[in-house]
Amino acid sequence: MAAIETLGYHPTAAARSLSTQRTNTIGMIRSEIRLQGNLIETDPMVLDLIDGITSEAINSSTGLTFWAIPAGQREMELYRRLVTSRQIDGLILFALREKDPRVAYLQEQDFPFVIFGRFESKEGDNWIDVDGAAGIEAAVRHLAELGHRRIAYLSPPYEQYLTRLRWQGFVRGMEEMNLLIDPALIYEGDFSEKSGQLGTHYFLDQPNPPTAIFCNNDRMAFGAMRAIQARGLTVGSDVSVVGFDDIPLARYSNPPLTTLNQPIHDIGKALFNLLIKLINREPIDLLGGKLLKPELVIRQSTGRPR
Amino acid sequence: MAAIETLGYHPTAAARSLSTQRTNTIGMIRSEIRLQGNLIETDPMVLDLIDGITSEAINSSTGLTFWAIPAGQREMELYRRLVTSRQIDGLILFALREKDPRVAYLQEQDFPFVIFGRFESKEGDNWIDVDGAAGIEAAVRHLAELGHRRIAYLSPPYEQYLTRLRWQGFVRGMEEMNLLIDPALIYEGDFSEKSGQLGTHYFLDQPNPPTAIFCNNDRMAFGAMRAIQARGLTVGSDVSVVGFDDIPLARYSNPPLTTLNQPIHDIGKALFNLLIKLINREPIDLLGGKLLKPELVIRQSTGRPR
DNA sequence: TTGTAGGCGTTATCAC
DNA sequence: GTGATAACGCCTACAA
Repeated sequence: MAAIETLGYHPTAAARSLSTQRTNTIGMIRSEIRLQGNLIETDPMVLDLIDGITSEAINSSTGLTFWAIPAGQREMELYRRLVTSRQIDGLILFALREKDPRVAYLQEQDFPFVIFGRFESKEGDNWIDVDGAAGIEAAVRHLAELGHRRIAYLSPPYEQYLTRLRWQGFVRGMEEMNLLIDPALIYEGDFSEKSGQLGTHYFLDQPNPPTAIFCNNDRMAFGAMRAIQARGLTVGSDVSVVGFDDIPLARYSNPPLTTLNQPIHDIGKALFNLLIKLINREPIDLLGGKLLKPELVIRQSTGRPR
Repeated sequence: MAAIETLGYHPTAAARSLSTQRTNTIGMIRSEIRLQGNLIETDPMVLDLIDGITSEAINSSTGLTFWAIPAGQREMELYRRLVTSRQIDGLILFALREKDPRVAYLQEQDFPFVIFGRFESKEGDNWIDVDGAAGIEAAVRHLAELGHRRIAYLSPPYEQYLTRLRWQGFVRGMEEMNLLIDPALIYEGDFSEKSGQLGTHYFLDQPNPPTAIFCNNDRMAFGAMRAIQARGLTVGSDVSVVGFDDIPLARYSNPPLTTLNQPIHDIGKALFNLLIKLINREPIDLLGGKLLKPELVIRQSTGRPR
């Protein structure tokens, strides 16, 4: 021990993991998405997730390794390589798509992974999600109670799995408040500010425009507010806007954004702990995943319609 | 080869790195900072950096591993462990502090690393930085030309190395435009929106308040705008605000933020390529690092004073 | 308690 | 070229 101290000895990680079959590293892969040739930047929400995961991981001296790869052919190759070369002990997935091949592959390989979000097979116990549908329902109720009757829906990309779940919440909320869903007030966004702007201009160009817009993330909501203001309208009185995520900036926008809060930082921590249990083949106490309620944070971007 | 294909064989990463002494992984460590017990979230700028690094790293199938650790004692232990256990091939440093012990240690160990930013010993060739001082000088010139004479300075934390460099730019700009620096119009921020708010309220409470505020990042600028608006004042006419970074949200704030653009994504790519050269002991063509000019993006948060 | 052999899965070397 | 063999540095098990 004294010798270790004086020589500053540390076991070589590679040798150790060759022997123990553990790397003390978990992985996360960002699927790069391009729209019209433009790379969509990573959602700020992911940064919170990283913060949460890593701040928990340090306690077990585990690192989080990151890759970015365009979705598609090469993406699955990367997953395959990481799994078969045992470069990491487990994976954290997010932004699942419909019929996501990654889940099927990892299940088939019995490779430890957790999901931020849910997936088709509800029986898994390896996910943590926010109940987006319930959140959206609450948001619609809030808007309806303010007097809004024409509420537009700025959707996530249709390819994402959560899109279906969230849509159910919107439908439920609208039905509950006896409001009609106008197909002209639905727009598919891509989570970027730009698409929030485009969608909002589209909505406001309708013969019968909405008085409120629900946006499926805060970035699109920022774009929506910008588009509203560009037309000389006032956010919160002429058109109300609701976001989703409650990223740190949401309270500093003008006006401050009414949005659904997800405790991303804590979710990151929980996902990490869950993954470690899976890696260690320890029993998981939560059955069928874990569903958190998002909280509607009412700020000044919503108000009574004129 | 046929057998490899049919069996789906992939070399084991650990065995390979034990033999080759390469891990095909580079590292990045976030120093967690707490202020009054609150964890300061990572700056959104870092996300762009990660995006840039990883989108380049994928070409050489290299991963980026992340750790988060409170600055201080344990931090150096982590660096030591990573270096001596050869868990990574190289490191990317950012947000250097005055007399940063990390640089000294890595140099002493002859461990490959690159810096986003600069450090005291200018002779190194392992850094890429944006010339913040020149940018701030340009921002001050812009404000002075609009007619501002009382310009406040929302500083980065004093412990950071770049603070000194940026301050020089401010002084230079003020002198150049024959403006006086009022010690009452200087405030030390911590890069968070909150500190932008606090600093701005402090400025506006002065007997002789400023007509313009230069903020050393966009997040603080958002906080500043919020504080100005909370007092019923108008950003851009009553008080002008300039930021630094040009994060994606800067153009979507209200009003859109005048700020200094740093091509973070490209810097991330360049840092990665530089680090790989260092790891391979290849010759570096740039001598004494690389300094990029930030670009002043003029939007609506700056205007003529009343 | 201390010491030693075998194995983890590669890469590199050296005969052939 | 092809095939055996020695590192790479740790962990585990078994012997002394």
